[in-house]
Amino acid sequence: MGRAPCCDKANVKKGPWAPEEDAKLKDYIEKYGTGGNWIALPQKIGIKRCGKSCRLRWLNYLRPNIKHGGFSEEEDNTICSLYISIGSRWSIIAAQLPGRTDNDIKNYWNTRLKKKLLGRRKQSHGNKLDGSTQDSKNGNEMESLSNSAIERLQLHMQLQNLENPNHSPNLAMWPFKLNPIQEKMMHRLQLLSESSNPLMMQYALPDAHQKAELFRPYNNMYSLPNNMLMNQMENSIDRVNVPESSSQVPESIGMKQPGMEFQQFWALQAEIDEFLNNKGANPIQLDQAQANEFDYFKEMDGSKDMMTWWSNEFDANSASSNSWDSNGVLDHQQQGYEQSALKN
DNA sequence: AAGTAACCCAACCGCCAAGAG
DNA sequence: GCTCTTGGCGGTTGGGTTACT
Repeated sequence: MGRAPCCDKANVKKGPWAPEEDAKLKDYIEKYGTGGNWIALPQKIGIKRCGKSCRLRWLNYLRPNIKHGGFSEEEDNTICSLYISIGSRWSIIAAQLPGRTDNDIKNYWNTRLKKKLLGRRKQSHGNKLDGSTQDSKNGNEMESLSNSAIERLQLHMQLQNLENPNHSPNLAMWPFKLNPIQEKMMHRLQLLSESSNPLMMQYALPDAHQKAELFRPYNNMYSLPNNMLMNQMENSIDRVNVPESSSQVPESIGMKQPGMEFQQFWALQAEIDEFLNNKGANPIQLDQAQANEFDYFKEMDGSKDMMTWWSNEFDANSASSNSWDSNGVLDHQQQGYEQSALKN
């Protein structure tokens, strides 16, 4: 027994909106607002539409200051960096791009940006990441990883390639210890990027300056705490036990953090942590010994700074050749700290 | 010119969380 | 604490358009 439909589907018009419907909806909302009830709105206006459909039409099309198409390079980079960090949280991504809707960004990503970044590969060709060429056991494991996760890792590796075009991706330099499944996936991605990497051709950049320009938006992505703030946060609070009033954290540690709410930030970090730990997506239950073996944090002397780095790694400063070894990471973070300090 | 494939995007669907009663 | 309603979200689809053969 499913839930009751939000409207009488038999008496509701579907499909493209007529100009008259648009005009009625727009006029009404501009005069009276939504009244806090989308479901009742179509009756008040006198149009045969589902309330949810009205809401969608308003938010995605009729609302003032909506931009359609014509995504800038900077918007591309922002979308890409956010997708790598948080996945398909389109509403959050849209919140960082004024005038853009989640639907627009989702469409743009699925139809253009993803292809632009990952290269146009026919799904029927051999380099599809569907596990079809590997042994069946691990094939199932691979399939258990979401497309989003694979895409994010793939993008990550390709961006790594851009920063270190003379070096193949080196798993030994990967900032986290990977479990066997993740390692296998990374090997496959490595083979893929070596065998065909259209991105490398597409984005061959002649000099460091252009690279820095390409990665510039990562430097301050969507008001995420900068390295200095991150270090303070990591030192000040226990990540595992996020305080209930995490929105109060910036004040409590003497920081005034603009932009993203801290609770939201912690939620995103938790998702990335979970992703990197391969919890949930991995059908294999590791026993305690195995779990300990793959406890990334353990290997970092209990520090979780590496996770911070995952989110902020695309700092233009990391274009240096050693950004993938641990010293490079530390240097990188230190640079970020110092730069932030200089700004203050 | 016609047929087909690929692309694009508006709109729909269904799930989930929050809040009201 | 439970149920129901609603808003919000991400995934998916349908159909129009464009590119290719």
